[in-house]
Amino acid sequence: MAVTIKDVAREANVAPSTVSRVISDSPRISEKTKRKVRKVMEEMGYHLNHNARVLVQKSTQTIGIVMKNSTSASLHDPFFPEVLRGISALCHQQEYNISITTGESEEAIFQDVVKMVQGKRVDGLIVSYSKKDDKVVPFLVQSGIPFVVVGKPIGKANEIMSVDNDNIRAAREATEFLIQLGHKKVAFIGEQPQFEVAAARRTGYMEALRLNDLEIEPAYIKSLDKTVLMKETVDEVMDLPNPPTGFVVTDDITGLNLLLCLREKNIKVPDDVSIISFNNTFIAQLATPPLTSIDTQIYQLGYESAKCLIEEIKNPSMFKKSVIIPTIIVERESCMAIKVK
Amino acid sequence: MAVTIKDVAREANVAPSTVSRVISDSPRISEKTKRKVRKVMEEMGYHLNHNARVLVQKSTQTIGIVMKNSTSASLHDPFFPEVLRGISALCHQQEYNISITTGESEEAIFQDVVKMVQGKRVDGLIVSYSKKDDKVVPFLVQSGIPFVVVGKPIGKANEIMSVDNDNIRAAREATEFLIQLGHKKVAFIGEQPQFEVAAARRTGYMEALRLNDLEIEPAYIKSLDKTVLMKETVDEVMDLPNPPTGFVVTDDITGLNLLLCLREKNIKVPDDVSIISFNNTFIAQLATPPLTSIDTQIYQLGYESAKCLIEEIKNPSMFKKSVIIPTIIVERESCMAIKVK
DNA sequence: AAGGGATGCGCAAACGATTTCGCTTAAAGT
DNA sequence: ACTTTAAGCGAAATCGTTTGCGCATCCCTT
Repeated sequence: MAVTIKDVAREANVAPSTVSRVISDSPRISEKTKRKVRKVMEEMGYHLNHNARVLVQKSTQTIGIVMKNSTSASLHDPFFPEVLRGISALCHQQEYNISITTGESEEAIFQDVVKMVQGKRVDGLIVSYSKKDDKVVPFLVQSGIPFVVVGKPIGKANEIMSVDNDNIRAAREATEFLIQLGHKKVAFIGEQPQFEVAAARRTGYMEALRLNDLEIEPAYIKSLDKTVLMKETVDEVMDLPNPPTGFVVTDDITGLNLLLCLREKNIKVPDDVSIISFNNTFIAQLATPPLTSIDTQIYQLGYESAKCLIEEIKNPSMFKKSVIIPTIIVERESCMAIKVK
Repeated sequence: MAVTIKDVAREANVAPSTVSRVISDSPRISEKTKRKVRKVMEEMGYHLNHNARVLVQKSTQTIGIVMKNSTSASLHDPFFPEVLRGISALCHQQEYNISITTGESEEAIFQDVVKMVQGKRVDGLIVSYSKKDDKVVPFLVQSGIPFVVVGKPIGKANEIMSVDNDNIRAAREATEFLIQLGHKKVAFIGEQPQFEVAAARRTGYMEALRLNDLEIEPAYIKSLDKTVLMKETVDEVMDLPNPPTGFVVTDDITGLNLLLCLREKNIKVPDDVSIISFNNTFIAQLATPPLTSIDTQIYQLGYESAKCLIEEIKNPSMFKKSVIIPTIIVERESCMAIKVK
């Protein structure tokens, strides 16, 4: 049995309440008593029981992180680890703890979330994705618990805090980057558009084409899901009578994958086709050739979201702010000006 | 104020204790009462307060995961996310929660761990690395809390549960794989040898050389740390008068990195030099060329470690078991038989 | 009809903190 | 010298559960 506040109190000849006040360094206790009590705590090896405190204070000092299906994507993509890193950094600094969902299916994850909030295990949550028809966010808004989503929330944005990039713009810039290099036929490969990021980037891509008076070629626009192999979609696009010379892809992994598929077809990057990807995770620079990538500052995304969340937890504000993290194009070697023939 | 067990009790005309027993589905309560109580719980929207339960039961149903410095390595390397995935899978199945450390320096992480165990926030821990002179493991053994380390623990192994690969052997096999292909000059690049994995793999590498009557060339053995650039070490090795034709590297990232550096020097893989790496994370197959890699079954590593831990938590055994996860060479395109001249 | 299990629930004491009041005691004001 | 006032601390309630023990009630025995 561990030593409790009462044991300390007895040993120090004070009341438990006094010990408690010493712990929280209350100004109502004299320095003398504090010293005495602290000494006893030290001697007895006292340690605060977190749960007991939580029970009465009703604040867990813990935030929950909900990821998307860990099986498929979340933990394979360096994205999640990186936002986690950002979140983690802030949490540590603010002395908050992190608890993550363990579910693998959407439903299981949802149940995890329910348990977290109903069981009062967390003070707030960060939802690391934004997806159409997802039950998590609606549940959270109606539960009233503070939370923030990384990405642009679907629906009534002013009731939901969020931290996001301006993905439409970023995608537009990425596409225009290729256009500026002389590419007139640029393709787009993204995640399924249920994910808001993918959708936004796709519209940014189309916007760029439109603004530059380029035709939007539906055959150039592909979205990936687990069922369809990258190789097939690359084949489909590159075997077109009039294949693209540039690709905008929504993440670095897809970029690597594309690189690989093109290599199999003996298509050279950047000589034959250029590639620009998103996220600028560490693998972008490790690719051969290193990928030009839009840095979405994932770490910051995580850091800021934790910051917003904890602010909100500490004093719930009327208005739910949303912050936009800027993006930067990081040029490497996967893009090349189109050759004039 | 949320609805408590007492509210339910009042509404259902039973005692709080009865409600509690209904929750745990005790056989001492009649089906009739159970139905009645459950109905009331449903109607009132009752949800168990996790902390209150923890306080009395003394079991948090939560395990802590300690990672190595998140800043530098942990979350950049797909290794950690992947073991997390394995851990997560088992935890979900066993209804355990996961809480991760947030510290970034070794010292901060240590403090996190102390808080977790002293504050009774977790029932057990998984230490996702094994490093020399680390304070975490010693602290855990003397605290008496159940824990398991992923990797081979330093020191008295029979007091510590662990889940690991046979890294010496795996490295020997990897090296011999190259030797079998005719390579006589094979180099080794690994993490700093404070990390047990790196050390083990290095000795496996040397063992292979010895067993095959090959000279151990110190200039071929390199270890990486943050301060030294990959490029430099590659230069050092390849600019040797008698450069190696094969590389054993201790992880896929280093493999990618090596690939990149070689490309800069216009050295072709696998034509000029062969590479075999460790872990077989997803990036191994996305490399150009795809890397031949030793699959260490990271997911299993995580899964098994969680399994051991939870078993131990449920009934602490006298002897601390340690399990070895087999490794498999996954051949891809980064190795080639040496050309006979 | 009395004794003897089962069976079904309730009482009340934990669990380890925090916190609201109120009680001393001593210093200060008049 | 007597009231005020503030400083320093303690008593006890509280947070929401679980659980050991005990008390009825009911059905069987004999």
